[in-house]
Amino acid sequence: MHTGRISFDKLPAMDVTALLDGLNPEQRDAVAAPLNHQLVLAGAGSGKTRVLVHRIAWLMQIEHLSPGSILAVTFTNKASKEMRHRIEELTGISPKHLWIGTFHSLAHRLLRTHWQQANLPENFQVIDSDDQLRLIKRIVRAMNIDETDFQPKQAQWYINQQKDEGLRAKHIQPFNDPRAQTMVTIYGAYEDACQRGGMVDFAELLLRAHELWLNQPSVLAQYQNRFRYMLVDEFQDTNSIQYAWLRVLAGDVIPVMAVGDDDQSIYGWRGAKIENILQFTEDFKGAQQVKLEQNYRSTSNILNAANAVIDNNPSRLGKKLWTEGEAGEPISLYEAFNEQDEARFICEQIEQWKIANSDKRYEKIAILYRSNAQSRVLEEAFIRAALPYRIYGGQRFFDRLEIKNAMAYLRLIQNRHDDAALERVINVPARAIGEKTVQQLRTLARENGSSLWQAVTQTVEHKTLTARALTSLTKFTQLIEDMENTCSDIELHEQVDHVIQSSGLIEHHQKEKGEKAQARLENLDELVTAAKSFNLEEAQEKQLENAPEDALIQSPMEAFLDQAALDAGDTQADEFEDSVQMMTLHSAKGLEFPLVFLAGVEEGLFPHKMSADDPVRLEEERRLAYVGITRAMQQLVITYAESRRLHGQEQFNSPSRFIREIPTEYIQEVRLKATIKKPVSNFFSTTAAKEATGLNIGQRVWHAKFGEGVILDMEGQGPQSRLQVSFDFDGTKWLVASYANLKPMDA
DNA sequence: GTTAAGGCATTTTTT
DNA sequence: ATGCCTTAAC
Repeated sequence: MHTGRISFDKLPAMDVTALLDGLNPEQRDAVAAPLNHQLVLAGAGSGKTRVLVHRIAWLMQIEHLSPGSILAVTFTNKASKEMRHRIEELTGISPKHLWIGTFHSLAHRLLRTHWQQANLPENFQVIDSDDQLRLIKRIVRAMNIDETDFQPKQAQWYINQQKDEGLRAKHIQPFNDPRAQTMVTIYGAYEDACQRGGMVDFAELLLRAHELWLNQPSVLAQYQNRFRYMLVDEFQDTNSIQYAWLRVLAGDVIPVMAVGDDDQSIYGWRGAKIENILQFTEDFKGAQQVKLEQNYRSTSNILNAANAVIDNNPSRLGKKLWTEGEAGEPISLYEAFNEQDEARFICEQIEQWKIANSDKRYEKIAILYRSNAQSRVLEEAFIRAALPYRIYGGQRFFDRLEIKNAMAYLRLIQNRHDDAALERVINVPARAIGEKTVQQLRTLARENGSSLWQAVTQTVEHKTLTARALTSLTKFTQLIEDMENTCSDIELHEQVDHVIQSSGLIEHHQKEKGEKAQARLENLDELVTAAKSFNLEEAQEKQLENAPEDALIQSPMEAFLDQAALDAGDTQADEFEDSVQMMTLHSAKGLEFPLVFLAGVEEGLFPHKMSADDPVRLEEERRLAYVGITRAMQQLVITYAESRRLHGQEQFNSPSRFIREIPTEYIQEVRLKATIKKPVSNFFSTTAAKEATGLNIGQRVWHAKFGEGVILDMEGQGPQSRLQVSFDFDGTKWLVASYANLKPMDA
């Protein structure tokens, strides 16, 4: 409904054309659509975020929806922040009252507000997957279940998977499957433990929020009444419970705009349901569909390559990227001798690029790879070449051991019944409360259905342990009580500082040796700094005065703990130094770079061997290739290695099928100048053996006794030639060629 | 309560 | 090759 001309009382004036200016016809369709359901299929680089931001501006300024009546969901905190920022930039309206957040943060907000209706304690704690795993580990042990058979990791995976599907332990009927029965038992015990300790894991946030809708019609009605429009970004990444939550909330009353790209769905392995896109058009009747196919990022050579690759996926909704821009350079393809050579080549290319573009920054360059293990060799080569680099991913700040320990003390001050926190720090630093004592506490807690803290106090009162243990336990409880007392009336960062000091964590890490210790101490300092700047944000927020009905009454510490659990923060420091960006293909989604290297594009590595024989997973690998290719704006360089050392084993992979799927007209092979490709000794020693045997390194062969294998190396000459073969089942062996009688195999 | 030695797996990651 | 984790020994 276009509401025509209405006075823009408080909102800055902006007319219709300004919001649609610079948008292409499809983007305009999406932005200016009536308030009905909409599915926007947005190809890579097609201005997806732009459409979302303009759409929200349109809703506020043209449709006159109040910011508080618009809900926008993203998948990462980073994306939320970006959207807020761009909305403010475009409209000048403070995005304060917009409900923009991740599924998890929105669910969390609901549960904090409606904790009673959700059957949670008011001070419930969000636990991360690390805490979750520890808790499951304890449960599995306490239940005397064989840990080798039921690994906590698997149980964790199982539980999260069930929750993602909206299933509680009581819903699951394992019938005669004993394994499933045990899993369900573990799941049920885990649920009880969480409920007792007021702990909520990530999947639980979503599940509870969903159940809140189902069990509390009045709460649901309240929000259905409040929201006039909802938007979902990265829709292809929604899992079942997220979709269900959204669908129930929307009901028949709230129009939804889903934005996504089926070709960029790369998180199926963690529960994302690409099918939700199809489901959407069925469940949200009359949804208008818009395809954004014009690309503003890459050259047409790059786009054509991407289109050709993704075209090999049979089950697609179908999209074809195009550009008004130039063809650009062909895609470079380099066959490296091994992974060292590959890394060296990339360094050389970057050095040349820098000579030709001395005014441009290194951060315009990205190296993308399938798995993190590949970064090591690249890193070494970069250090040798003295090129600046930054590796994305890896451990996040709040995931670090020392930070988690410090946070556990803070959590314990906040909530004595947080068993996960107590277990973590009761003997860190060591205070003579050993495994045996803790075990007894656990037993006692289980018998009473109480928390560990209660077990500790009870033990101390009744003196049911050795005098030695009792002294230690008393000291510990005293420590925590003292901490709370001291912290009750000081600033947040002072609280953090005090806890770090008085807990003995500083001394604990000082005693550690090696470089790590120093880094840990620095991180603890950094935590105080983080608390300081958090204080600032809090203060600012208070000044702005949130709408009262949204206000959550939380102490700064509570808010700080929540943020630490839900927003792991930016990955690493050093982000200010201009450097080449190295990351996995997964973390590259949503980013773009003028120059992109795709490294290790080999069968077995990419597509990964774990996915190679499952058509569904293979399609996802191909989508990953599509994501990788479309990150490049001007120049794409693909490299692969003839041989690669991985997990201490030499491997001979053939070039990835994804390379073959790119039409040769878009590719230019790069040969190195006069550089010697292979180490000389190896080259000569293998030549004679090759002639004598008629076989080649990397070739697959068959042996009468050992079966199939791959030739890794050869040496010697004539009948004396020896071959090193890695057999699929019998390991690696050296064989004399004239006796081995190896038969070459195809493929 | 701390350290050394052996076993074992080893894609991708956000919340 | 490496790192993580459990177990065994100081």
